[in-house]
Amino acid sequence: MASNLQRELQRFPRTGRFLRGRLRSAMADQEMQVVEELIESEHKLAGGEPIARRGAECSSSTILVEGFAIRVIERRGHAHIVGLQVPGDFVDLPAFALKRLDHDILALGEAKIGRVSHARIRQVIDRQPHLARLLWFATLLDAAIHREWILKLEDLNAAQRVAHVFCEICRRLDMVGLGGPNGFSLPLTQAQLASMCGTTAVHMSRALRRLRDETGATFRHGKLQCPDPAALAQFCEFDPSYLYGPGELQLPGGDYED
Amino acid sequence: MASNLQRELQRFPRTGRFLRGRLRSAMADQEMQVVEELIESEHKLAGGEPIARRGAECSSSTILVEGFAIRVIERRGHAHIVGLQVPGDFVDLPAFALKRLDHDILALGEAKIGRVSHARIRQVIDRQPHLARLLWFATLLDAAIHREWILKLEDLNAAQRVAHVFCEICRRLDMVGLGGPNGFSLPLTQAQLASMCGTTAVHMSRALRRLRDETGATFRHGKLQCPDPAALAQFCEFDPSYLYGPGELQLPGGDYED
DNA sequence: CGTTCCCTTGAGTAGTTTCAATACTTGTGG
DNA sequence: CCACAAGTATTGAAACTACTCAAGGGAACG
Repeated sequence: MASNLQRELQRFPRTGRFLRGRLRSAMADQEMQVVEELIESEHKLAGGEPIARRGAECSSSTILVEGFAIRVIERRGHAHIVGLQVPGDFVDLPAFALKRLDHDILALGEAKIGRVSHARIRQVIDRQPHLARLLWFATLLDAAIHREWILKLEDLNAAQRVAHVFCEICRRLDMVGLGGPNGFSLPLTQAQLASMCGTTAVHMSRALRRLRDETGATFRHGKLQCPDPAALAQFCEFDPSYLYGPGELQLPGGDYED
Repeated sequence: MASNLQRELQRFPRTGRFLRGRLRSAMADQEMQVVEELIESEHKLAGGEPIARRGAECSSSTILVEGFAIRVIERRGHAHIVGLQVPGDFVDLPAFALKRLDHDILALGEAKIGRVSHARIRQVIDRQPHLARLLWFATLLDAAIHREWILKLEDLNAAQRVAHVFCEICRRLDMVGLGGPNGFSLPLTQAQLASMCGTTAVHMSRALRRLRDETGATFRHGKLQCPDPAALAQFCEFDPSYLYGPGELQLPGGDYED
């Protein structure tokens, strides 16, 4: 499994994580090749640099190769985080069909991205309907994650919400082969965590202390240490099925044709 | 404009509202025809009846012809509403690419739906790339609405949240030609409104009273009376651009090819 | 005409925000 | 290497918002 990942990353260094753990198993070798060749250029970004801007008419999209990105909506001068992307995510594929984005996408910490012109995506979509459906699927995953965030905000308290964020990122990193044994690096400040959880920085500090006391998970300086992931998951009643990884909602491997 | 709508509804009685006010202007006449012919059967549903079920392997999708639908996620026995659909919405198009849904879709009040087999959608997508992109666009609209709901839950208080729901539905109904002069019917209970706003039924009752006092908008027995939409919009700082209707984020009419 | 569901109101409690003060961390330049 | 500044994190106390529990009123349906 892990060696499979290594092999794929060697062949597809920029897109080897795309849909990994989800429908990558339904991709033909030729399709992986095509996706890899979509990337026209690679860039390194520093934390906070924009990947895509609200309202800009864009002619290219971006895949996140390394690092994280956040989706941000401005309101009354305050930036609100409404989404978080991990390596392998085709972060502004929506811009291809929407033409203009309703929000900003920013690098979170240092990141490496690949750019793809919309003209090339168009070609691929017109000629390879199966691959087109996979790209569509990728954007629908983001929508499913959005729905879970809505649920999280409707249903959980601050401590549970941040636990949910940790559980989700942990699972998503796992799926793309970046899961660590007991924690991972996530370069967010408490104020940013608060923004994602619909609370204040001060209250987030208290929520994190409660998490520490009750589950043993510590978040300091952008690093999560989580000795007992099961306790964390139980704390926020985390059910990962919305991520469409192996399990309940996924169809038997490769069976995407019907 | 209104007569244009009447004409289209006469020719396309089931799908004449699909993408209306958004990219319908970029649809060729032939494409509208194809979409209309996708519908294989029509059904009437009573309030609460399921349109699609979480986890079910589905071979057809649904377009909402009349009435409303809600997206629901169950948790600890409680149903949480994470989305609301209006006539013209292709409510479970995501099921086509996802194969199984992560949530339930239920009729809200009496509704009329049209069923489309996935096999037919597949045919259309494989043969008509432009139409495929429009269908993709439609699912991305839902994602944009989800993001706005996240923002709403992060940023607004209970009274503003419910005002936001009203503003959004008002605008969406307008776009599909169902806008009333000063209000509309929306068969929700206060408990359901509360669920969408991440609060309790009791608190929703108070929030609605506050809304009544401060904006003049009254919601009673599933009907919104809104003598001053501008006041309501200002109350929750509603910015409709995320709906991709005419305005900021929409490209000049019909200019979807590039 | 009564049952049921929905809405409203009150009072006490829990959770969250705000403001303010203090400490820790990191990077910069002396 | 230290001093300093800026950003980040923690804590306390008071104010506020929202939740829970409970009771009563109203509309709709059979």
